[in-house]
Amino acid sequence: MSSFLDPSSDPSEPGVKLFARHPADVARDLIGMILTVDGVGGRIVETEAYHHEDPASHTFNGPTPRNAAMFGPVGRAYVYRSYGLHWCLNFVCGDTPGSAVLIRALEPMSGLEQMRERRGADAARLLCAGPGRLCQALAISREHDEAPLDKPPFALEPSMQDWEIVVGPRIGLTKGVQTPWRFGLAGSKFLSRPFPKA
DNA sequence: AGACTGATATTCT
DNA sequence: GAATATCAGTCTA
Repeated sequence: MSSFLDPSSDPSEPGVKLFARHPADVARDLIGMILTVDGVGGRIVETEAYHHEDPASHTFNGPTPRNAAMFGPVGRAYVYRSYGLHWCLNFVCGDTPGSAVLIRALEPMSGLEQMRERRGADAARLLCAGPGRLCQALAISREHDEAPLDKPPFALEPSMQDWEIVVGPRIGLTKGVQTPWRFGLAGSKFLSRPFPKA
């Protein structure tokens, strides 16, 4: 069992120690961790937090069929379709129901050839730079919705390193723009977009 | 480089 | 009918 899991927690509800906190704290701590799906993945370099009381969150207006996973146990995936065609991967978390962290970009580390097959012959920096690209490269879709993140095909490993983290406004929103809940690995070449200057 | 456009699921008005 | 936690393609410069 991974060290970030609370050994006393119910194994059917994974990741309580990491995920049962405010989504902004979880989003920050996920930067630098290694995510793989069936062995394909890499280092998380960009995340965004969404909270139940945040107007930009899918859960702001309460439960719907789509967002059901976000009202379920923490430590599971929330996968939704974006603009009708892309998939987006979130980690359900929070100290109250209805929060999640959007995984926006990875630094590819393993399974590069599979990523290229799934996406086309992209340069490495474009394989997982953005939530839609990331899901295509890792073959994530509706079937992963509500799947536990500590069991196959998912694997999430903590990093012992101390990263420098950059913070900024979230991308693509019209509501809640001013809430600075986008987090990134400073200096990474694999971000979906650069962070605005301080 | 930046601006515009098409694709189109799900939710909300 | 309109908006959206997006991306790729195609213009214009």
